[in-house]
Amino acid sequence: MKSQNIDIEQYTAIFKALAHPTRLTIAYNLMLKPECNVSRMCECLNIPQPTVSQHLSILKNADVITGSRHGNQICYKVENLKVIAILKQLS
Amino acid sequence: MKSQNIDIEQYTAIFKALAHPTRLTIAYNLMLKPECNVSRMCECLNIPQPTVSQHLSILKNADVITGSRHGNQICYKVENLKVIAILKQLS
DNA sequence: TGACAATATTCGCATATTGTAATATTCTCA
DNA sequence: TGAGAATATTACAATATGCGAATATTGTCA
Repeated sequence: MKSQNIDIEQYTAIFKALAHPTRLTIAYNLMLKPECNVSRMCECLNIPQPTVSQHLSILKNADVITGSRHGNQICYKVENLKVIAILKQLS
Repeated sequence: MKSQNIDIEQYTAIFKALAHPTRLTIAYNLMLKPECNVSRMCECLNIPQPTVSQHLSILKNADVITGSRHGNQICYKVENLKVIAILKQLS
């Protein structure tokens, strides 16, 4: 029952990050569409900005998303290939 | 940012179930190999039987695995196509 | 039926997660 | 430099989760 092939810890962290409706919605849409800044996410999700930022922080710490600052704002996107492979399977 | 296409709640439940090292190990190996009974999992994982049963219960409730009794013992396997699609991406 | 093997359930406690509110940080631009 | 926009961080209460120990359930077979 041992699985030497995959990195259980890394995938556990990824799944934990995705195991929340808001975070899964964010990650899935970032995978589909181009990058997106925080305030736009807040509008679309209708969720307070600090709450969104907290979820983004969790996703970032799990290496699910990456953020890059463009002047005043920060755009997030999904770059991790393992994450993209998973999210593409959702149907 | 709305994603009408996928069932966020269902996938959230699946990811939550997989977001634990023991449960991910169980699910991944059940995907690779044929079905497996509980006592064999306990041996392979070196984890107490009640703990394994608790994890199996969580996986079952999230519709990640299914169990079928064969006489004295219960064999579990992964049948959910959405789950299989995800687990197959792990590398 | 009784003993035993296989599995599930319950309980209590420690820890982790979530959401809200308040506040801090970073950047732009006049 | 100061105001305001965009984003992040912190603190705290409420809830959920994880684990070990004890116990219960289900099935087999003599």
